[in-house]
Amino acid sequence: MSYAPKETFPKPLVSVDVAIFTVSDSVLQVLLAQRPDNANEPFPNQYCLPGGYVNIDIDMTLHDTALRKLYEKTGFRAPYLEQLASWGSATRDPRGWSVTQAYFALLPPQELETQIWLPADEACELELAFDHNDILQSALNRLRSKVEYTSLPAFLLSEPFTLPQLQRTYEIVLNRKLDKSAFRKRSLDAKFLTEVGQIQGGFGRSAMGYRLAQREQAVTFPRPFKSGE
Amino acid sequence: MSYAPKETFPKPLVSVDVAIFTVSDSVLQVLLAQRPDNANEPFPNQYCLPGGYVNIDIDMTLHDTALRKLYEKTGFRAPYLEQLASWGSATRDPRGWSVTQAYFALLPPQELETQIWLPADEACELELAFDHNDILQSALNRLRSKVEYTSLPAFLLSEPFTLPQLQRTYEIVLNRKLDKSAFRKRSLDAKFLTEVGQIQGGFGRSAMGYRLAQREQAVTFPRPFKSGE
DNA sequence: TAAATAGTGTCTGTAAGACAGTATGTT
DNA sequence: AACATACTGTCTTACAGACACTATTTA
Repeated sequence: MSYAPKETFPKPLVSVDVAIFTVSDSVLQVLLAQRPDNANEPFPNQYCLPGGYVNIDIDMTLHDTALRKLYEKTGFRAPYLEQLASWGSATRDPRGWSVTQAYFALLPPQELETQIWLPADEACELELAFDHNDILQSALNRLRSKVEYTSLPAFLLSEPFTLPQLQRTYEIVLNRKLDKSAFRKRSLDAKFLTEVGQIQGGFGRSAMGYRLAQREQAVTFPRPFKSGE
Repeated sequence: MSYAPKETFPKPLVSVDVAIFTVSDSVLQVLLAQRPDNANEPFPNQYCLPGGYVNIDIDMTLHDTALRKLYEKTGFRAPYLEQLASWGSATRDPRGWSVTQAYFALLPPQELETQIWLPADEACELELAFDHNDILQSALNRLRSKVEYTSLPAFLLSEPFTLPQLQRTYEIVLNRKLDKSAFRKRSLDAKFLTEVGQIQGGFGRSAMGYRLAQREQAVTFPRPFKSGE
């Protein structure tokens, strides 16, 4: 069945932008792209979050667009990927009324080669194209707040990983120390980890290795860290 | 400054849909609209969430579109309004690739007249147009989960309100009883309420009336209700 | 054996839940 | 006085934090 064409009133541009995070060199890093070196394009040469227009011929869903962008930029196909929010206004893109759907993604540690990876907090200080400073800041806020009460940082590690590694990842994202005993109790009680045998890490006692019991989503802890602050 | 027109590749349709909730007759209600009675339109006559296309001539931002829709349907200008998520795919609208940004809104008790208000759980049972069942279900999930750890239900009341009224609102949304003493301690400790004098409610002891200390956003409690369940 | 890393045990603190009790209003 | 509603107090429980302790590995 087909429908009479909607009286075509003008449509906004629709894009997807992705804040892609990883932990490397003990720092939370974010992947940036660079605007084309072309004065006919807005924000020439400036840094921005990787993204692009929805291609209605190849993307079946918005999520597909995000996955495609992620694959084009990182070669990764199945990381943690979550909708963040959208920004839409008449003025955010000088080419016209535009809407962007922002996503955020978590990747295991990368060899940071060809691509532009920057410590997340440094990236916030730059002048990013469009409203990408806002988007990046929101992504960071969302990430950090979810880290207080979910198992999200597990998606920043490659499997198998140990509890001390997981704790270090939490500490890097949150930028503060956590208590070992409390961390371990809480992680183990939440039952999102499956033991996969001892791992020897070069020095000191060997540690139990774990995998995620299910990679589909993070678990929520009964309480956030540091309840009252 | 103006830019060379982007090689115009086809754009998706962009709309906004709003799940508007209120509490009336001790039930959480959601506002529905009805698709036009016209076989040239998709889903003729079916119920749907109120919404519509972004009008790039009158809306400055996506948020404006949501506020406009809300005003058109309810006459309300400044309720609680929050982005929910977006749904975009080639198939969700038979007229073509479309993206909708869903919002959810909370209103104080209404006289439910001309409009189609339905108990939220009943509305979920209906066959709504497009993917509006998914959207409504997500909105309900988000609302109910935020109610566990925030002061959101205060936006479902008109001011001033009493703590027993607020508690009843929580109970209606969550569909379960809460302990009075715990509820009061937690609400008062969170310091989001300002006393505005006693209120006499027809029978029994009069109660302290409160207003929100700030109407901009809800507060988050140190812990959710019923931590471990 | 010393150093480094992994893991445990015990005590405390905080905020929620249970539930009984008191206070204040109307008819 | 009877009842309905508002509010408080005390005890328990769950789970995070502090921190000292034990365990296992390599050099």
